[in-house]
Amino acid sequence: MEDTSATVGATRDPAMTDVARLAGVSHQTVSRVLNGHPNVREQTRLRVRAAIEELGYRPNRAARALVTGRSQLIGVVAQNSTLYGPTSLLAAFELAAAAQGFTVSVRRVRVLDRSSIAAAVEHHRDQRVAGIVVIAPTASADEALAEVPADLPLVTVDGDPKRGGALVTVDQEAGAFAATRHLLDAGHDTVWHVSGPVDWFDAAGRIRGWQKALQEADAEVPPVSPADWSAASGYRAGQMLSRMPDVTAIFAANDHLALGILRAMTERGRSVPHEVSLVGFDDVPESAYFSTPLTTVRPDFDAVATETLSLLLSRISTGDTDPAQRILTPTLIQRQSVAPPAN
Amino acid sequence: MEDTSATVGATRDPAMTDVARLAGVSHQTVSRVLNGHPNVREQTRLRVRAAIEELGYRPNRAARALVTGRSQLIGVVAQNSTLYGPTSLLAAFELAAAAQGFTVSVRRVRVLDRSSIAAAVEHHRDQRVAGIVVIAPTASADEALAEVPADLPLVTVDGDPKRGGALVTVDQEAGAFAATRHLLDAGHDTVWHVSGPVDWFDAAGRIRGWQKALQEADAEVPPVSPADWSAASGYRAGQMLSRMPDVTAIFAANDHLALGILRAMTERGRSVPHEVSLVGFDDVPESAYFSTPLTTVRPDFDAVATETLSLLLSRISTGDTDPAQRILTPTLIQRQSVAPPAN
DNA sequence: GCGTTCAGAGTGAGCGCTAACAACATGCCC
DNA sequence: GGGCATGTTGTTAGCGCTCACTCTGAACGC
Repeated sequence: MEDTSATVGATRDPAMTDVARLAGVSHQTVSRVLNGHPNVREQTRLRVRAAIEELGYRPNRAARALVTGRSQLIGVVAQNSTLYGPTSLLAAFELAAAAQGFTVSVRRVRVLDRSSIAAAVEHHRDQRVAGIVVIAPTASADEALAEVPADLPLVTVDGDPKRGGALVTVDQEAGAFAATRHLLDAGHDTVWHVSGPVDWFDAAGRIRGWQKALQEADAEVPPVSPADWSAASGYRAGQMLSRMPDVTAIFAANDHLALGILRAMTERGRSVPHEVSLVGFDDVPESAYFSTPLTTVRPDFDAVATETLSLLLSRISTGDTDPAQRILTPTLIQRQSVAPPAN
Repeated sequence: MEDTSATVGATRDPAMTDVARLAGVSHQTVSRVLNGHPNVREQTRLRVRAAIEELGYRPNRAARALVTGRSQLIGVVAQNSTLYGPTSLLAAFELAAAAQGFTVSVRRVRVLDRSSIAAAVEHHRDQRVAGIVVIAPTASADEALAEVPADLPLVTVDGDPKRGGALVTVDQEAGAFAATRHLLDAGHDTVWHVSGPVDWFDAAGRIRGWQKALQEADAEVPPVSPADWSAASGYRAGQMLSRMPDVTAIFAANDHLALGILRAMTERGRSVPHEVSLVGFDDVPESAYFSTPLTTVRPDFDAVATETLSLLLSRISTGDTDPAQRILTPTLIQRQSVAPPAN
C-alpha cells in the first residue's frame, strides 16, 4: 500500500472528508452511511464502507456530541466500597450498557454525603452525559438527589422507594419477611435481628420486613442489634447474642454479618444450626461454604442492573420524568443454617 | 414528540459568548480565564467569573475535545467479575482518577479473550480517551494486548511481568514465598498448594513462589491442586486433601479457596490449625472471621491503583512508551490458621 | 406534453471551543 | 520623541461533525 497515505505517523486521523474524497462522494453521504440513513444507494454505501475500512476511519465522537448536543455516555455515581451488592450491580450494569452501545463513566464518592454526591452529579453534567444512575442507598444520598435539577434523566438504585422519581431496587422488606418467616416456620418463638447501618434504606427495609413477620405471627419483637455491613461488626453483635440463652434464631442483614455471627457463636460453643439458627442476605458466592452453609436471601443483581438500564434508556429517549419504580423480589435460598429449636 | 420538559428552560445552555457578552469582553478572554492563562487583568478575571456564576455557565467538553484533540477521559478494560482483588483495585483507581480531574470510563468484557479485549480497547479509542488501563490477568488478555497499536498510553495491571510495556502488579511470587516459608517455619515438612486458574498470571506467580520456597528448603514439592478462584472449587480441592493424612499444611491461592478448604476440613473432622495449617491470599475483610481466622497475604490494592494512575498520567503527559514496571510487595498477615504440625 | 413526486445525492452553516495572530495601550530605554 | 518590549484584549479560522436546505434526474399521472 504505497499510496497517498505514505507520509509517516504525524498526520492527523482521517476525517469524514477524507473518506468522502476516497469514495468519491460528499461528506454528507458518508455521514448518512454512518448513521444508517435511508436514501443511499446500495452501491454508494458499499463504496463508502470500503473507504472507511481502507483509511481506518473512526468517527469523532466529540464532534458529533458537539453538534447534536447528545452523547452516548451514561454517568454512574457510586460509593467507594467493595460491598458485594453494589459491586455486582455495577458490574452487571456496565456490561448491559456496553451491549447497548453506551459508555459508562463511573464517579466514586468517598462518602455518601450531600456535597460529594452533588459534586459527582455536577461532574457528569459537565460531561454532558445522556443520563445518570445514582446508587443512593442512604438517606443522605437521597437528600442530595432532591436538590438535583430534574432536567436530566436520572435513575436511582437502592434509594428510598418513598421518594418520587425513577427508582429500581430490591424488595428488602419481602426478602426479610421471607427470611424471618422461614425461621418462625422452623419452630422458633421469635427471631433476633442484626441490622445494617440504619441510615441505609436496605437496612431499614430489612428491619421492617423482619418486624412485620414477627408481628403477623404474634411473636415478640426483640431489640435490633445494630451493626454496619462488615463481618467484624457481625462478630461483635454475635458476641452479645451468643451470651443470651434464649436467642435461638437470628436474621442477619447480610451474609458477612452472618459470618461474623457464626464465628462468635462457634467461639462460645453454640452450634449453628442446632442451638442457633441463622439466615443471611445477599447470597455471596462464599456463603455456601461457611462453616455452616448459610441459608440466605438472594437478590437478582443482574435483573436490577438491566431494569435500571432499560428504565434510564426509556427516559433518555422519551424525555419522561414522572415517577417510575421497579421493585424486584428476592428469593430465599435454603441451606443448612436453619433447624428447629433444640428444646 | 412533545417537548414538555419539566423546567421552562427551553433556551439552550449558555455558551462562552453569552458569558463574554455579559462580562463585556470577548469570548477568548473567557476562555483564558477558564484555562487559567496569565495575562488577564485581575479585574477582568473577576468580571468574567461573576458572569459565569450568574449564568450557571459550564464549558462544553465536547467542543474543547474537538478542538484540542484531547480528552480528560481514561478508559478501563476489566473483566466481568466480582473478585475481590480486581474490584478493590478498580474502585481505588476510579477514586484516584477522579481526584486528578479525570473521568473514568469502564468497559467490562464477559470473557478475557482476544476479540473481546480488542473490541473494548477499540471502543475506548473511538472515544478518544487520553489513556487506557487494562486489567489483564490472563495469558489470553495479554496476547490480545500485543496486537494493540502502541500509539496510545496504555498501562496493564496484573499482567505478565515478562511482557514489555507499562505494567503495575503485585509481587505474587514474593507473597506466595512468604506464605509458604511461614508454614515451613512453623515446622511443616512440606506445604500443599491449591492454585487459582493456571492461565492467570497471579496464579502462576503464586505457584512459582510456593515452589521456590519449598525448593530452597529442600522440601518435597507436592502436586498442585488446581482450582478456580471460588470457594466452591476450594471446597472440592479440600475434599481431596482432607483424605490425605500426610497433608498438614496448605497454601491456598486466595482467601475464598481457603474458605472452601476450611469447610472441607471441618466436614472431615480435621481441625484447622491443629491438624492442618492454612494460609490464604488477598486478605478479604471477612477472612479474620472465618471459623478459624485466616493467616493470609495482603496486597495493597490502593497502592496498585495509585501507581497505575501515576504511571498512566506520566505517559499521557510525556508520551513515553518505553517499558516501565512497578511491582508491589504484599505483606503477610498472621492470624490463627497456622500452627506447628500435630506429631 | 407538463407538472409532480421522490430517491439520491450535494452545499453551506454552525455547534462551542482553542490556537494563532493582530491590535492596542503602556512603560521604558536611549 | 522614536523604537521596542510587555501586558492585555480582540479577531479570525478552523476542529469534524449533523442539520436544514438545495439540486438533479427519473418515474409517474393526467
